[in-house]
Amino acid sequence: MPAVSDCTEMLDSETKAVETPEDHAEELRLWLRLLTCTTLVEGEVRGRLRQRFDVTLPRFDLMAQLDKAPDGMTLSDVSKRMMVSNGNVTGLVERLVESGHLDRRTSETDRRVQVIRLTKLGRAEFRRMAAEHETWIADLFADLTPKDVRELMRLLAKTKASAQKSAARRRS
Amino acid sequence: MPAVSDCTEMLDSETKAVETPEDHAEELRLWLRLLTCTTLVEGEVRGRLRQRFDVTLPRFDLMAQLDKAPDGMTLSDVSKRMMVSNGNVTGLVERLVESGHLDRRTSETDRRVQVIRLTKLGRAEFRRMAAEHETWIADLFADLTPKDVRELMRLLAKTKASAQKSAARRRS
DNA sequence: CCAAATTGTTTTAAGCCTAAAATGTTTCCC
DNA sequence: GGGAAACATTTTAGGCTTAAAACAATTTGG
Repeated sequence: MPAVSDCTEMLDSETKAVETPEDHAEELRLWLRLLTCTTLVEGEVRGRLRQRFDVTLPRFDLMAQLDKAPDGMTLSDVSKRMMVSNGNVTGLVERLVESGHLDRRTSETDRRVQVIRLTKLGRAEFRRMAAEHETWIADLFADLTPKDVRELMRLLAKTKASAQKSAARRRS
Repeated sequence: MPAVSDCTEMLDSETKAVETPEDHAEELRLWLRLLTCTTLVEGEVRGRLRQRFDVTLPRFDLMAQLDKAPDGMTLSDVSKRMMVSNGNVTGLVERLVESGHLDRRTSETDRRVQVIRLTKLGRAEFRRMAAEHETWIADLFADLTPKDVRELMRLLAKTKASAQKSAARRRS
């Protein structure tokens, strides 16, 4: 916080500098709107995935990560990328291996590590779903101009950095 | 779609106008970034609520809805506002009634309807949590200027409208 | 008036998700 | 080499979430 703040300050009865309770209503509203947008899109995508392909969103997301990694990923990698807990990934992978979409093997160099890959079936099904998925997203964001999209990308990058910094601050 | 599109078109072998497979990679990236921001903030808030108040995020969210409605809300209202399923609300309410934070009664004019309210305890606890919650949000968004916030609000409003329109299109 | 449609809620079955503890493996470093 | 720390994963317990079906009450239209 800067030494001199724009905010008015006041002195309490014991002459100790105390901040006025700042108004963060705008940030709160922003957060709620962000959440609304995400929930809306997510719900829509979830429903369409289920109806068209009888697949859940988390499974689709996991397969999307693996599609970008032809050599496979460790469970930890997936967990970090998807920003979900380790145990969650364990369960998801279990079901996707069961259904024949994933291949799981223990790393030869480090027996702690499980490496997972899409199977041929898994990759084929994912590609089919992803193509359609992309059109859904395009449709959901259809009213945004290319400029809107660029501007949102920029501002959300800033938002992400801000939130990461705040989270790191707390963890330290 | 406008009669004359900026996109190049081509004719297929049967002379029927066919769109080139359009590139929606930008929208896709935007969606992923939006999701990342939300997941980041949500995870941070979830963790802090648990650590500081031993309360879950869904319970906090439900209480937030009720705090804005002194006369109570029906379960359907809550479900719509929170954009979650009916059954989900039933379970949440059950636990919050159990813990003494909520009061639930059947409407006198329509015996299908359940009206829920915050109890005195529920309201007091919520207010205490909400005050701190607001500072967390402010901190998470601290690097955004007031102008950034305004601009994001505007663009997300547009995003929300676009997504709602798309969802309505599909439902019809 | 009454059957049909609608509305509000709960139940069910299955899956998702988290935090924390437990387990097994590797690395570090003395 | 060997114990401690770090790491990767799984397990556990509890709660959240959804879609769909079931149930109950009200409204609607003949």
